Amino acid sequence: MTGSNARPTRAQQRRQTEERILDAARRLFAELGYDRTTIRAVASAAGVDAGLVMHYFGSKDLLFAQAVEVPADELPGGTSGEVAEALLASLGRRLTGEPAGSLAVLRSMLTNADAADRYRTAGEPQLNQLTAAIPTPDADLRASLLSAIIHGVIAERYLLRLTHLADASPEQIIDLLRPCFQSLTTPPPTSAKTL
Amino acid sequence: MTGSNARPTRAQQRRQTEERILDAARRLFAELGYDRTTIRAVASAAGVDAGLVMHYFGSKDLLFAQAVEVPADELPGGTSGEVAEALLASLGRRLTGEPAGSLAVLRSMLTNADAADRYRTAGEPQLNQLTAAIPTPDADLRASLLSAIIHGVIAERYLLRLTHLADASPEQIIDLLRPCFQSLTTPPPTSAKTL
DNA sequence: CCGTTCATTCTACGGTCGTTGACCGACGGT
DNA sequence: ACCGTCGGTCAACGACCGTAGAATGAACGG
Repeated sequence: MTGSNARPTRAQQRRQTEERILDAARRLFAELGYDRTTIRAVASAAGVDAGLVMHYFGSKDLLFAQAVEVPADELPGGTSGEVAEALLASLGRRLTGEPAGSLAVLRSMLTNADAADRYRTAGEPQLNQLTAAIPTPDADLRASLLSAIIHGVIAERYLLRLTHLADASPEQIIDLLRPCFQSLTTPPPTSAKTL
Repeated sequence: MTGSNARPTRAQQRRQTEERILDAARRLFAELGYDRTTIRAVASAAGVDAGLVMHYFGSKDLLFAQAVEVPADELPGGTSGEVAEALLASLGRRLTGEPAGSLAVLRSMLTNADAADRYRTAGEPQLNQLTAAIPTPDADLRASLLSAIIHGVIAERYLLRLTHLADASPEQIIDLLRPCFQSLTTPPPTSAKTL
């Protein structure tokens, strides 16, 4: 038996190359979006030939589909207040580190129908749980607004890199957003009057 | 003098054709984004040859620049509460009708540097006024969050067409967002404790 | 009425893209 | 040691893109 790290077996080599390609694809799709990312660029970033990418993944669409992985982190049920806090925590997690996969979807969803679908179905379970937890007739609209807020913030922080949003700490952002989330997950006090 | 509508003069004809091209460009840029919109498609939609578009506008970039017009509606100064309300009113205006120009910028800004710049500079005056009106040290972050919320909502309503957001009336959306805007433009009560 | 301008079209060039298929050379089972 | 398998490269095709420039013909000014 050869030393375990001296010469990699063929299967190992293949998995390793595939992973290098997927990494490069994730990076480029997140940075440039679907259209501007070229298979040749992915291949070159991974140190291989463009033909190999086709050979392994079949097409650009399939490469994109396999590169973007959506962990879809789940939301615990509970009172509307608890759900708001869980949602804030989920946002906090997404504001630390850079999940290249979901950034790729976010970057591409406005110009690529497939990415748009992926975005929809990825957020759907969260959206449904959210809707179920909000005790008002317009729960679905409220949940959609929360989704819009979350993605707006992430897009401007990571994709557009608006300085004030990019520099802020996740805690700072979450603290400022907490009243928003609470007001959207909570029915209005029975007699509220705008001054 | 020929009848005013019998045979159009050459200048009239030109202005008319240019406007048809710009209309088609606005529609296509808003619908497909910068990359997927082709000069040939714009020309064909306007009923002219692609060469003519080049002849009139010089390049695809210049066509895009001229097609997207940013009215940049101004924000009156005032107390933070008044600014919040003015911002809500501005959002309401943008939620009725479909300003194809700004949708084109919004659709393209994630994949086109020029559109991103245009988006930044278009929102900048509003952002500055907003920052000036918020009486907290983190005013700039708060203003950025408000901007992110606004654009997130518009993007999901008009570009992604999430059903619950697309079907809702502007008033409904604004009413739900009002507490958000108020909490972001207002310093927190001196002793707030999250339960 | 003639020469010019100009709106408009046609054709074509150079480049890039996704994708294909032939080809090469090292690994691995027998 | 042989030979099929398979990771990987190379060259090319067809489509489409942005763009340039010549050609056409009708409107215009003198």
